[in-house]
Amino acid sequence: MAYRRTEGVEARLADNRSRILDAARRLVAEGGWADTQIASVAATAGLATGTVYRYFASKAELFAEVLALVSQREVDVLREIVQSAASPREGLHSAVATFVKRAMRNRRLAYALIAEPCEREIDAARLTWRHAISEQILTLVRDGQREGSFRKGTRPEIAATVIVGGFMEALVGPLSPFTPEDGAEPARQLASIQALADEIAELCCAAVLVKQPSTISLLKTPSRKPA
Amino acid sequence: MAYRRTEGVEARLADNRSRILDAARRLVAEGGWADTQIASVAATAGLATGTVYRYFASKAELFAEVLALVSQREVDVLREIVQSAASPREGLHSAVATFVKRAMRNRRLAYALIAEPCEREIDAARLTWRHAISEQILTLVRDGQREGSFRKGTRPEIAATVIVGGFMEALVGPLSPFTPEDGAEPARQLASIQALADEIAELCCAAVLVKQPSTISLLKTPSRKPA
DNA sequence: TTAAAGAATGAACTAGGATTCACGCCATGT
DNA sequence: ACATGGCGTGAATCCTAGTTCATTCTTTAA
Repeated sequence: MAYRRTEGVEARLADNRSRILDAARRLVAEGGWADTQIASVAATAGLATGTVYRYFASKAELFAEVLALVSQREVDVLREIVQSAASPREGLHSAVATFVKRAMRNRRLAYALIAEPCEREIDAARLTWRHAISEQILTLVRDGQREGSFRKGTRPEIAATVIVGGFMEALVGPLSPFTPEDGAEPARQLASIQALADEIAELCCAAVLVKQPSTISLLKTPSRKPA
Repeated sequence: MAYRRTEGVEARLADNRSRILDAARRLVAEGGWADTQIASVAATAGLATGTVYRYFASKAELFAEVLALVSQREVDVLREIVQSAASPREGLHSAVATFVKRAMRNRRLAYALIAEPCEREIDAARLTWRHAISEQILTLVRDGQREGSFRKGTRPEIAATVIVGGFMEALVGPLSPFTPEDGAEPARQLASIQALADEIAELCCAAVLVKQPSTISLLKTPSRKPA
């Protein structure tokens, strides 16, 4: 026996790994996928190109993990909202609005993750992520249908997908780096982001809500099946 | 003077050009973008690789044109529906349902055009196309808001985008080549496509319709501005 | 029939970034 | 101190599909 990873080394390795991920994320958040090559990731992380390959089998794998990291955070935020929602309706509105606002707070990164043209393999990883988000929305839709505030005609899976597609697509324009920055003063900018979020969320809610607001649903509520 | 394109040559050239486009479309419709290289397009068209470049400046340009051709057809179909719609509500439902059904009729191609991971440049061309589709939906939304059957709270541009994103995303799953083919007998398949189209269209309509169905809108209708 | 000009060809070239790997350095434990 | 083996390095290699272009084949009009 002559070599065994000690705690210190273990720590350094872990640190390198996360430095690489971090560098990749930062580069994407700045310039998108286009000019984010392994070489520059390595340089940004303060390591040699080859070193990256000691931690990730391929470029695709590295970027898939970046995607996963960032996305997981969003999924977590959504899950939190879904779980603590006062009602499906409120939960859905809040989930969508929150997603939109968070995306707008970090436009460049969000654009890269959601819409920017990119290599096949990265693009493929997006699908998984969207699916995870869709799962959260799906929970809300199911709850809402069970509870009676959402229409029952449509399969919840489909409704969830339409909603996710809807708010994502609505973000593409505003997120696009080609859309000029809103030159207004910060307060106004915030307000307009809030307005956008509300509008999108409202549309998503309307898509699934029962058409007659309160009265009817009140009438119908008591007919719960007795377990 | 010693050479001048005659009609016959002119025709052959045009024919070559369209053969190339056709080959490209066919290959994409069969195997997606992944294995559609210039070389195989040329071979399929019965021409040499280099010949393709006498007609198209680059791969990107060729595929952009393929995209444009196919998409234009869809946009035209939508425009037709939009123009001849009995009402915005009916028009929107019909537009979405028709789009969905047409896509499902040609799954592989639709998947490639809508969702399949592909090269940056092709992907970029998609955005333009989506925008064109969005324009058609936008018209409907504007009409509906003016007429009073659609809610006025949201900017029509945003509503249109959400709708387009919604039905496109809802298609991704069903279109995906990884989703197993529906093994049912043709009649049943058609029925289930019809059902899907209706569900999606219903969701899209609900997103923009005023919440109280008929009565209220009847009350409000007369208040048209006098030119 | 023939010279001039175009069109078609496809093998060779290119680019550009991902990936490799032989080497030197550092950490481990005796 | 030293033998062992992992870690970091980055220039060199590879790869793949798009693109080029010198050459050959066709068409035109005299």
